[in-house]
Amino acid sequence: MRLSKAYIPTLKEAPADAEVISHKLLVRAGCVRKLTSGVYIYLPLGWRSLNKIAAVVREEMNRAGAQELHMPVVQPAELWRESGRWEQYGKELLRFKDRHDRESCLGPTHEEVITDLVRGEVRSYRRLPINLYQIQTKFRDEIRPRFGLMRGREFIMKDAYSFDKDDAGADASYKSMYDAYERVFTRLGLRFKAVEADSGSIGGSFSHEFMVLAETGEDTIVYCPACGFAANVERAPAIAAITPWSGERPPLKEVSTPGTHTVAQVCAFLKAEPSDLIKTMLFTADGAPVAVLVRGDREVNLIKLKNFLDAAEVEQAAPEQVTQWTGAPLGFAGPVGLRGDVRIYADEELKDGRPRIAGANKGDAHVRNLDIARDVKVTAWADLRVIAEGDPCPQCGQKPGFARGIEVGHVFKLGTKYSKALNATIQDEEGRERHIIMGCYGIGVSRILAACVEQNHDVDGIVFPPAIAPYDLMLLNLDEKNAELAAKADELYELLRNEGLEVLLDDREERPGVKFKDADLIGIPMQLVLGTKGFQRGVLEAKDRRNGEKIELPLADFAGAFRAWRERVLSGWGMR
RNA sequence: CGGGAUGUGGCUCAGUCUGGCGGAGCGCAGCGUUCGGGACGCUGAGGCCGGAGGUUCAAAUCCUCUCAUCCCGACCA
Repeated sequence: MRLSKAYIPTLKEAPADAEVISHKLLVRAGCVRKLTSGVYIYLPLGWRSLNKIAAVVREEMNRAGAQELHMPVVQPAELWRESGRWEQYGKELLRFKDRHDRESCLGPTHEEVITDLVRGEVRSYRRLPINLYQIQTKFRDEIRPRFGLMRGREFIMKDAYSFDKDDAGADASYKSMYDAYERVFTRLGLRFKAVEADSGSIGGSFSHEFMVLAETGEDTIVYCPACGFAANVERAPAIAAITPWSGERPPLKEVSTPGTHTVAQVCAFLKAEPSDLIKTMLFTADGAPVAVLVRGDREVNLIKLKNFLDAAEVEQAAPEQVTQWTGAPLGFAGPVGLRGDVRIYADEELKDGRPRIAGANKGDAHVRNLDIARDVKVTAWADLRVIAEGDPCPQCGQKPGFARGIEVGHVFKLGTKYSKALNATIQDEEGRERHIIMGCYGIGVSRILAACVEQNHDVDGIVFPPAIAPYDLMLLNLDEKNAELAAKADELYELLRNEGLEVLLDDREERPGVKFKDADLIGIPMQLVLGTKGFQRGVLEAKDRRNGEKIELPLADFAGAFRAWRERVLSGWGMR
């Protein structure tokens, strides 16, 4: 492609509405433009990269035995009613009516459609296993789209669905997808980690997330170098190292703590450590009031709470509810003296029995010497906190590490959740009717583009891994007005294309500085620079975008020298 | 949905507090000088100051409503 004719609008400045680096750079490099909140136009450059990503995904899906199909974006309400998700899914499901007043929705995911398809066709175990996938635009009306392509409302996703006759088959399908995902992300040149995950609203029995490691990731993962354990912190058990309290247990005592609303304020006022406190967090679980007790230096894990209570919806209580249940202003909630119908759940870690400080359910007051066993009517004990630095590995007890990640893939073993809801059955070897065992597997194709830039950039712009780069190579002609040089550039352009490379030739009548800046910004892995001075000396400059290393290649034996250099650039990426 | 902020040529922003001819830089068009890391000079085009209503002799500026976008908290590829 000739840059003089290409639609690649680069920008010197980042748009005001972009916050994260991938968003800024993808817009500046002319890869994407925002149409409206959470909805993006993929420009030629960005679209090429997305297709590169999709191609790798496709190859690995096909290799794993999955077959590609394409399902509709518009889906009828009846199917969603049948699965129960029309009511359950929430506002992310964009619902609308057509001209006949028929209710429809834009597909946020395709379990309903695929299950409907398969239940109509597949009656026998002999037809299984089957794995079907598509690469397609999804729409989820996110409450708050953000971070550019990272959390859009409209995005491109690869979703695959497996159907098996029994559990062992489903496990094999799961494993096969898991392995395919590892190959996909490895081939794309991403640094990633597969972690155990919560299965969320999609449902099902177990799942793994594939996380691209980046500081700007929305998720935190915990991993153990000793035993290989890796999980999303939402999911990781927090093991309490409990040392039972053997000291005194003085009686409960109320103390005045004017104006201390936060743990930090209480600690400062009473000269205590956060771990000496009990935090009383109030929630509604499917409408019912719930109090959760954790140590002052811990965070309540909402997912664990939700799973433990087996609740459909758990939300932090509104301020009015808090004041109503505690009879006190915000910041003074405690487990003693709560309104009667508030169930109290305590985190395992508090089982050490140590007397602690808690809110008094009274303005400007706390209580000291709170002994949960003695003073509080606990409904149940459970692991309800987020694992934190300093906690042992839940699997082997060694010290785990923590990292931030961007979720780019998620594999679920669904079991029979959808096959039961939609009555998708087969006959087994004995002629018995059985529900099909399902799995589903997603890859955020457009999110990978953003995650890739988050992980691969420098001060000058994007540093695309070869597998994702929109072109293999960029050829800069520094003086387009020099006819001899332009002819040489054309010759090299043809030669490189004949080598099977995708080449972007900067043949614009621009000053060299502009060309260098744009080339670095766009981030194509290999740059060849043809300038007058070098040309006179019979050389051109080759620059590795990843590390900035420049060498000169002789024009005389260009093909050979180029191949050797190209090998080096590519192996540099392979060895990361 | 709560909390915070912002809407002014294509882009980044000043001007708003204290009402009085709509500005700058970049980009764009033309001419000239430049030409290996986002050059310089001159000339020029380009605006319903997000929209509606109000106050006023006079509104980008003050008031009311509304729409949009971004950031912080509950969802997810």
